Formats: sequence, C-alpha cells, structure tokens
Amino acid sequence: MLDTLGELERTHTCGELRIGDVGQKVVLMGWVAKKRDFGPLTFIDLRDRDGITQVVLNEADTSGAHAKAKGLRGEFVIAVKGKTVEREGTHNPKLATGDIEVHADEILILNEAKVPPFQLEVAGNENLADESARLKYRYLDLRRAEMQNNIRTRAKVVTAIREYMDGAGFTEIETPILLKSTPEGARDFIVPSRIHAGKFFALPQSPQILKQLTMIAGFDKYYQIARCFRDEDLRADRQPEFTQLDVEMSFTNREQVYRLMQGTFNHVYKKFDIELPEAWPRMTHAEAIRRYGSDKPDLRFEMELIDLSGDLADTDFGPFAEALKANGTIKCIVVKGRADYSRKQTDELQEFVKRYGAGALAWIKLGDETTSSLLKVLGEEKIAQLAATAAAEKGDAVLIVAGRKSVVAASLGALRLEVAKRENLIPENVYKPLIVTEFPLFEYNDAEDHYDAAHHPFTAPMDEDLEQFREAVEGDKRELLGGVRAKAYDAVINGIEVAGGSIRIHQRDVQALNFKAIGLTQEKARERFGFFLEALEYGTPPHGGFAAGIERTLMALLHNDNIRDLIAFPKTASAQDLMMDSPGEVDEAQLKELGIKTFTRETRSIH
RNA sequence: GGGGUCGUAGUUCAGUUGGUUAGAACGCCAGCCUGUCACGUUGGAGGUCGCGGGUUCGAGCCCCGUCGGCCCCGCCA
Repeated sequence: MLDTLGELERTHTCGELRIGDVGQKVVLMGWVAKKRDFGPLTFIDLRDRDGITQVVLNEADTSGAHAKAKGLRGEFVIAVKGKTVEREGTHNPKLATGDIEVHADEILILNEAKVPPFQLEVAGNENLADESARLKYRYLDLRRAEMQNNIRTRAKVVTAIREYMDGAGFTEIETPILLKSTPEGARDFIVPSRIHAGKFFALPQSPQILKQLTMIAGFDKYYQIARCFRDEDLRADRQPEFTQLDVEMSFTNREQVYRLMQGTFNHVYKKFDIELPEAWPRMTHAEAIRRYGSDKPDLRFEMELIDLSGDLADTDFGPFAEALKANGTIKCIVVKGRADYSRKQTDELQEFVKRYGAGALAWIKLGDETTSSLLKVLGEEKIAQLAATAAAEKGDAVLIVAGRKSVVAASLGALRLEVAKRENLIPENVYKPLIVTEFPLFEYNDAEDHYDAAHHPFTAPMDEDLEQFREAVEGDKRELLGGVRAKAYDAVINGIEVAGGSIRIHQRDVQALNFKAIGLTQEKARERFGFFLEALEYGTPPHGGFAAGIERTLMALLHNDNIRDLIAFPKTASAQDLMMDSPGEVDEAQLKELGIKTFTRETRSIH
C-alpha cells in the first residue's frame, strides 16, 4: 500500500543542503538512485532535479523507517522526513551535499517503479545504454544528471536571449506554424486540412518571409524563438524540427547586425562565465575556403591548407596536370610529427577523403628518410621543394589532394578536422568565435546546370558587385554569377555554424535581377510569393537580420556533438520518435475526410 | 538515393578456423553485514544470438535478403 503525500511539503531539494544546515529538520522528496544496505544500517542516495543527498536509516534510532527502507528499490519515489547532520564517517567530495546526510525518522513511499530497462547511474558514458533504448524510454534518460543539465542549460540560453533582445528594444512576434508550401529550399512538411480537403498547409522551414513582412509592417526590430521544420535527411547536428532565434531589423547595415549577433552570443556565454571577445575576428568566405577548406572553420587549431599548385605548374604527372588544366588545384595539410603514419593509416585517410570526391590522397613523410607516394613520379628534388613550400619539418607528414577546387577544399577541410580529432589537437574548453563574411550570392548547381540562390532569393548583393551582377544577368554572362558576393554572413564558434543571415533586397529592380539569375520568370515568382513581392512595393525599409540555431549554440557551448542530447524529445536519424512510435498511421475515415489517398512504398513508384 | 558500422542476458560487451552445455561485468532476486557512497560478501534466476531464408552432418560465426540504431556523402542554412 502506497503512502499519500497529504499536506506534506518539501523543505529542500536534494542538491541544496550544506554544512550550515546541520541541525535542521527537513523534508526531501525524490527518486531512489541507490541503496546500500548494511543490515541494521541503510544508506539511500535520494535524487531529484537538483542533485543527490544521502539519507541514513539506523535500526537503533528509528526501527519503523529502517524496516520500511528494506522494501525500497531503484527509482521508487519517496518522501523523507529527518534531520540534517554532519557526516560521521568520511565526507564525500563528489557530492555537493557530501558534507551532510539526512537521518530519516520517517519514509513515505509515494510510488513504486519497475526495474528500469537500462541503468540510469553508470560510471562513464561509454557504458551508457544504446541510444535507441534511451530514446524509447526518454523520460528515464532525461532523469540523468547530464540530460537534466543539457535541457536546463537550454532553458537558460533561451532566457538569456529573450533578456538581451528585450533589452535591445526588439519585439517578440509569433508567426504562423501553418503556412503555405514554397517549392524552393528544403522539402516541406505538409499538413492537410479538413475544411479545404485536398489542399495543404506547410510547416515553416523558417519564418524568413514573415519576419521580412514585420519590417514592412513597421515593427523595426523583430525577434522570435521559432520552431522550424525541414523534411530532409538527418545528421548528428540536424533534426526535422529545431529551434532558431530569428531576428530582423530595419534601417540597418551589416556592421550593425554583426554587433547584434556578437552581443547576443556574448551575453548568452557570459551567463556561463565565458568571455568572448567584444568584436569577433572576421574572415571572408573566400579566405575561409582558401585557408581552411570550410565556410565554418574551427580556429581552435592551426593546420591550414597550403597551395602547392605553383610548385607543380609544370608537372607532367597525370592526375596533377589534369587538375591544374581544368582550373583545379593541388593543396595539402601538414600533420606535425606523424612521419610515422603507417601504410594502413594513410590508406584509411585516403578512404576518408574519397567520400568527398577526392581521387586519391598523396603523401610525403619526412622521417629519417623522406618517403612519398609521389617519389617515383616527381623525383626527390620536387618532393623536397613541396615539403619546403608546405613548411613541413623533419618528422612531419604532408597529405596532398588534387582536383576540382570545391573537391580539394571539401576533402582537405574535412581531413583537417579528422586528423585533428585523431591526433588530439583540439584544446578543450576553448571557444573560438568567428564571423564569416561575403558569402557568394549564387551557387552553381551541377546536376541541373544553373545557378541557385546560395542563401535565399531575397539576399542582397554587395554594392561593389552590383555592376557585375547586372552584366551577368542583362548581358547574359551567366558564368559571372559565381563571382557575385552577397551581404550574407555566418557566425561560427569552434567550427559550428551557430548563426547566419543577410541584408535583404528592398528594391524591386534588384529583386527582379535576382529572380532572373536563378531562372525564375516573372509569372513563376508571382505565383510563388506574389503577396510578398506586392508587399515590397508598399514602402519597404532597408532591412536585414540573422537566425541563430539554438541547438547548435548549445552544441558549441557544451562541446556536445549530438543534437539529440539537447532536445527533450528528439527523433532518430531516420526521423522517427521511438517513444511515441511516430509517425504513425491514421484512420481511413480521417483520410477520407481530408480527401487523401495513400500509397505504400511498393506502389508509390508505379503511379 | 548511396556508402560505412553496429545488432549476443535487463544493460555494456567477449565469443578462436563453423563443433558438443553461449560467457564476463553491471543490473535483478534472496541471505549475511553498523559508515558506505562504483559498499563488501554468499547463493540464485535470466538467452528466439534483431528477423527471414540458404549452405552444411552441424551456424552466434559463412552466404542472400530484410528490419532497426549510429555516422558520413547526396540533400538541407
């Protein structure tokens, strides 16, 4: 028979009591984390959201409570009435409450619990249960201190953001979750409507257009903690639904947005006693790609990419010569002190870069003797020259990739991170923020042989590139589009893209150019976002803003590389919820009402 | 859409070249124990080796398919 709570109120949490509380009568409530039974003496680790307090039951003092404790099992929910005393034996420095313990004279069993499907308290994360078990029993996983900390840190971050935005004069405005599908960008989640059977709403990929409309509406400074939805494949840092700080302001320029982005992050980080520089370092997109092979460089370590194409301009080695002839490049990174890389290891690294489209990974090892996969084709002298250009020293390994510029950047950029992880080159508890500027306005789409908007189609070009932009579109020199830079920027911390944004186009003729560049006809554009184009014609102020990923901000802050750990109820890599078992089927009647027929996986391709 | 990797007790894992009764630790259950905090100690229970098919005298191990977790490419700011 369970006890009832009645009028009993708890006096403290399980993480609160200190040596100064000795002598106090207290009431604690929580879960049984652990029981250590010595016969006449029993210890219980009582856990709640705040920590763990040791409860002691001595048969000699309170035989009733002691006897009752015999029946306690892990995760039972209990209330304990007792007295705070200084520990008799050794204090426990691992617990915040480790100097005291509570001598219980009464225990109430408020609820029992089945044996959990996995152990909540285990030493070391490597012994933690498989993630699918943790996801199925998410409510149990969330009881663990680490997860409690993650979720509560998240709340603290969001609170800090609201505090800062409010202080800076921004108005929080909610925008609809039920929107209209727009064909470009990510795939939409669509929502049927009974009232409009056969028609669909779409969930927002982001409130982009709506936040621009708040500028046209004259709110001047808008922000929102907005849920975003994208029906795309997942990654360790991507979930189908995630949360953004969405910000937009009027009468602004890039410098003002940079200051606001920095200010926001600096304010948030300060809550965790982390000082970021008031003005973050900056780097253009082109420089980031050139030096780090990435538009979100991790600046916690060096190992920059070095260009070897100058030294190899006259080479007749097939793969290199072809790469250079096709306007490609040859670059390398230097791994300090790893001339001892084995054949197996370089093979592994070669397999790694091949994922990014690299044909091969060439290497030079400056050991006691210099060895190289290129020795036969280039000769000793050239090898020595390349090593010198790379500034490699005795004992180092040089890893080289040749090919298209984008492939060399992607593969070496990724290799740089991979090697840094393997070699433990990334310092812990260091935060290296960066603002990446001047992103390209357009991205060449290989598969369809045309240019897409790199950010979104309302991003303004840089004033300096407006001329070239006009020429590219009106003079029909499409190849010039690749060189047009945008007033677009990202905020990066430790190689994680935590925010991104742009100054928007507010002039009709530039917007028209932009649509033409990406092959969107007047009619198509009107069809897709006519309401927005119309709005632009009623006095749109110059405006711009950014969006910051809440989960990514937390990943950077907590040095966590799994986005699921930062969302209370996340989905798996295949976009399922293992706890609710969603998505699920619905009744035939429901579908009928909505005017929807479904097809199975097998019949879908036949239609 | 493609690639990699994992799937054995409640959990984390081991399991030789295919060989007889599939192991360990933690957890769980029962006993003992008055200062533990990864308590100790004695004993015990617990297995559709993800699922289906195949090869074989014999499959946890080999082959084919399939399902699921994780990671990556494509995709996605």
